[in-house]
Amino acid sequence: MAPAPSPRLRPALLQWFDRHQRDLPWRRTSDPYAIWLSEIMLQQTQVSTVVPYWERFFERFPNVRALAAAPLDDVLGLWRGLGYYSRARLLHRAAQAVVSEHGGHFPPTAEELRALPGFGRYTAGAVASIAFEEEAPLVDGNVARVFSRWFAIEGPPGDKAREELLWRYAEACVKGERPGDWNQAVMELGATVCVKHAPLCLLCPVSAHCQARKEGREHALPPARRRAAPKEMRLYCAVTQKNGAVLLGRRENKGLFGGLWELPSTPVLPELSALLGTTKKPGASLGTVERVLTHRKLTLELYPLPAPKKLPRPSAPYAELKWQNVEALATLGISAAMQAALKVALPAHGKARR
DNA sequence: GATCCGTGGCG
DNA sequence: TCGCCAAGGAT
Repeated sequence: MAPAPSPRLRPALLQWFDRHQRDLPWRRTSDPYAIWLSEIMLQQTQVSTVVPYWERFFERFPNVRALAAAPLDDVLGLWRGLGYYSRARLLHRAAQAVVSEHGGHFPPTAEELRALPGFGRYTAGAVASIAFEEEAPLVDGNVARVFSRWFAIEGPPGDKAREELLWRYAEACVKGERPGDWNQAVMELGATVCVKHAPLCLLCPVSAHCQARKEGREHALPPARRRAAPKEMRLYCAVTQKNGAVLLGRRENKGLFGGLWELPSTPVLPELSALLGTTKKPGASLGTVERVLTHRKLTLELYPLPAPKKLPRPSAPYAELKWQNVEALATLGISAAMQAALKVALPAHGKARR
């Protein structure tokens, strides 16, 4: 078991949290649905990005039953631009499981929540502690950074022994009054004071308890992780129009951009015509759009193709091919990368919307 | 268990 | 410009 922190740490941090926490919409409620939605959106995503998405989503789907009853297409339409789209698909599946298996009510323990789609160790602990006041530990990027400084924990992010140690500290620390606020307070400190670069130790309410600061190593902990360079990926996209509509494909519900709509695309240019069920050849390139994803440097190259007389049956990676009205492009589930490509492909449309 | 999965902000 | 990063989970 990890050594217990100083008994003065908890009240000092909670008092700071009470005074300095940011006013966020999901902090004005104890509704587990609202809190869960925020936790999924916040995965690998900054608060300022999430707020408008959360508000739109919560207004459209105000409870778990409304979400469960919605078509996945509508869910992805509201998620568009937020990234990591499997989160939205799992969110939808979890909502349906809550309705079908739990009568529309979230189970109140981390252990039970963990069985739902999209609930990992972190999210289960977050919802259990914040919505249900269970003394459930959690470790996210903020907690890992804060703890690595408080307790001078060595090792790079991803190191297995380090991760386990962090969870043991989290378990030891969360026990006591207000476990949900405690977890949020540690994350809030990490997000606003104990930041990666240039931590604001002079503003920190618990700097006296920080081992890294005692040793003058707050800038050195935690060590940076190494990342592999993104791999290049080039996709050739078909720009095909007919009567004010654009031919789009909806990807299968897996992998990159799973479930989203896009210009039919293939990594092999000569296969583009077959994808649309035509023997006509693409015209001259209309241009390219580049986007850097976590593991890929994505290049989309746009080619005009004449409309086929009849749409073929969709083939992998597409589950559906459909003529979509240009107006629908504003709300369909479309990745940010493909939205940028569509602006190039349909400049008149892009200008009309501005 | 290593890899995959988006996006926008920032130094 | 560019690498790094942010309230992770699934496979």
